[in-house]
Amino acid sequence: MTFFVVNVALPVPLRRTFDYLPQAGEGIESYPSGLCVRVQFAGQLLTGVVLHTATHTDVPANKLKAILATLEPKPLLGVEELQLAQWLSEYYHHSLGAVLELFLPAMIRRGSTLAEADVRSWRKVQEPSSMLKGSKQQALWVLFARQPLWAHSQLTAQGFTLAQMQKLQGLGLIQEELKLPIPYASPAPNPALMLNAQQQQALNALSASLGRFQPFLLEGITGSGKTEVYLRLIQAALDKGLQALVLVPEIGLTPQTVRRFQARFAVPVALLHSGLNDRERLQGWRQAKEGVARILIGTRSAIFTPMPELGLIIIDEEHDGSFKQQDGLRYNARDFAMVRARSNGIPIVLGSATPALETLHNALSGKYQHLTLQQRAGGAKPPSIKLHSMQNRPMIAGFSQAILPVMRDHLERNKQVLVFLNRRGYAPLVACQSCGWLAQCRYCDARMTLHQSPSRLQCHHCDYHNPVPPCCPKCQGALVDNGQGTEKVQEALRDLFPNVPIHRVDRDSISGKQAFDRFYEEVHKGEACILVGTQMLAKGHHFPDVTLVVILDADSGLFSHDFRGLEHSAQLIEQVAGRAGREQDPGEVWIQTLYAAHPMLNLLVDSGYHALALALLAERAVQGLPPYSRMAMLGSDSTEAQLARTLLQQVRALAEQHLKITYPKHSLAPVQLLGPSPAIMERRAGRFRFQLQFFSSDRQALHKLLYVLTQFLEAQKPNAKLRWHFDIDPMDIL
DNA sequence: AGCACGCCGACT
DNA sequence: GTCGGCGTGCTC
Repeated sequence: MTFFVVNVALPVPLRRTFDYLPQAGEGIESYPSGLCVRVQFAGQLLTGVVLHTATHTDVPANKLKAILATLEPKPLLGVEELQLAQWLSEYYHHSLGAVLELFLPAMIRRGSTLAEADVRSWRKVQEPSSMLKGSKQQALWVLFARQPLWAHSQLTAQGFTLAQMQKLQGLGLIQEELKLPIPYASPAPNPALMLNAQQQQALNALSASLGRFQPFLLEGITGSGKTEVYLRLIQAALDKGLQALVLVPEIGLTPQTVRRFQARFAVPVALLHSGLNDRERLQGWRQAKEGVARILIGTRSAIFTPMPELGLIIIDEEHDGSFKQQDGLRYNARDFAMVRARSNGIPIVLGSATPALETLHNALSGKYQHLTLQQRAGGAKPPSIKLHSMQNRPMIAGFSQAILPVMRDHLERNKQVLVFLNRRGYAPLVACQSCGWLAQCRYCDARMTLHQSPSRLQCHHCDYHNPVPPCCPKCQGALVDNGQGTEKVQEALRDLFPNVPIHRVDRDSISGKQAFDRFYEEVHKGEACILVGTQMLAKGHHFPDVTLVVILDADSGLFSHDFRGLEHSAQLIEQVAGRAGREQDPGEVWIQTLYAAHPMLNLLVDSGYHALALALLAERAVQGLPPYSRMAMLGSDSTEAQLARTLLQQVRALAEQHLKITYPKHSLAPVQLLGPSPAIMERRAGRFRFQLQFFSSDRQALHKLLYVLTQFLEAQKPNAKLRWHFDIDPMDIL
């Protein structure tokens, strides 16, 4: 037998792969690409992915270890996944092994086999030859007449016992087996809704693209029926025997959304989201990979699920920040979905009422086909939005005095009022009245937020919290709190509207899935009430009886350090405003601001998000900012500020040298550098953070430079105190 | 990133 | 006496 080694990618940050010897007696044909293997690596047991085999290696023979085991006889990843992982690794300058890890469910990474996702189930093996004794047994048998295969848990949930099942097995009627659970399919699908002319037009364009790569922007105002278009398009894909993948924002995957999809189709629908345990995730992954699930709905990481007959990708609320991973491999699921769609030759639909400027730019330039929905379904009128100047106005608990009577009016008409404030807790500031001491986090350059339930000072940037001091720790003076969070607003509203239920919706009040469900059902009874909440309230939920929306702090995003501040602010305002008046009652939106004359805010209110977005794009073009240039960031962080800064200074010097040598004739290098500069919040969780920014209109030049810098950084002595990471196409400048 | 190895402080 | 703190070095 000839000598050969197996080249394996391992889930370590090192940007290289490793050679292993085959298991005793195994030939080259035993190690196809994509096979998952278990190996010993630096004193730990890891799951790696076979890339290829080779008959030569540079690794000295005494260092080579043999593969310990093969996870599944067949490769878990196909050529397509390996190619996509390669692309991700190059584009995001990340280790290939760490990228491949994302394509595998956690249980597999830890060495489990696929079979561990199986559940105990019972299958009908023959028709009854005689009457059954006992009504329970008879009832159990009736179930099998309806459906030949049942999960054990489904049967116990209906009150049947193992003994009864074994009795039927003893009679030779049913048989126990281990099966992958069948994802939910509606036995009697809901009929499709009527489409208006615009929806029909969009659907026609979308359906015509099935079978080839074509990106779309479906820009539809809130309530214009985007979802119905998605559902019809998915049906068209299913009719062609294709699978569909739907990505939704993290807080968008509500039971309501899921029910709407599941109730519509008679085909199996799988879900992948953060609320599942590892076993459930493995099941969903496998159902999609084996083609059992025809529709997969999931959050960001679902984009890595293998789907052999994938024919359509839909990204709902494509502008949403949760599609961008903020640690580890900082990928953008929306952008990666585009790559996947191109490689599969299938259409991809980016849907939003408030598209990201990048997406809008691509639509305007013709790169994406631009479809718009401007009519609200069911003839509902768009809300009237007004800016309410707070200059020289008396305030009560953060509310303008003029707004309270308006709220009262809506409540008296038995309607609901939504109060939006993107700040949780009681008060964002605690200060000493006599010496000016401020409650600051020990580990961050940030103030502590006062919380009431539980009562404590809490940092919103790390998990540090402590009890509220009775008086100033510096001078024993009296402490006062300043500003308002959702807790304080809720408290104030209870005093102002003692007979009206006040529901608070934020990360602190809604813990667990049921909490939101309970709240949702309560509100859907339609009784007059006030909803107070953060962006949890803003996204994707339908509150038919809300007729008044009050936005308390529209100003926070107006003067942001981040050049995307206004864009994100406008998206949020538009999303919140869209909660109002979706039914027959026209909605009303009041935006409290100290800057009622702000031109961009006025543009948003008078002409809508699209008009504002065009104005913001024009600004970006002038400034040469994304989407008119490409951006990348190198971040460093350390417990010692100097270490973090010095590393980036070295990198900058190297970058300048590289650019000078590579482009000697250019008066202006194709990549512009900015920094190193401290992050907006320099110290966070006890670490000092710096960043070096790169701007370029030449993607190749940028990536070539980043590659050179990566080589340098990798060669640095590893230092636990000093960490660095790339962020390609960063979303926010942390 | 882990994890093992190694060399100095406060516990049974 | 040793348990364990985390500095540093390596991973086919």
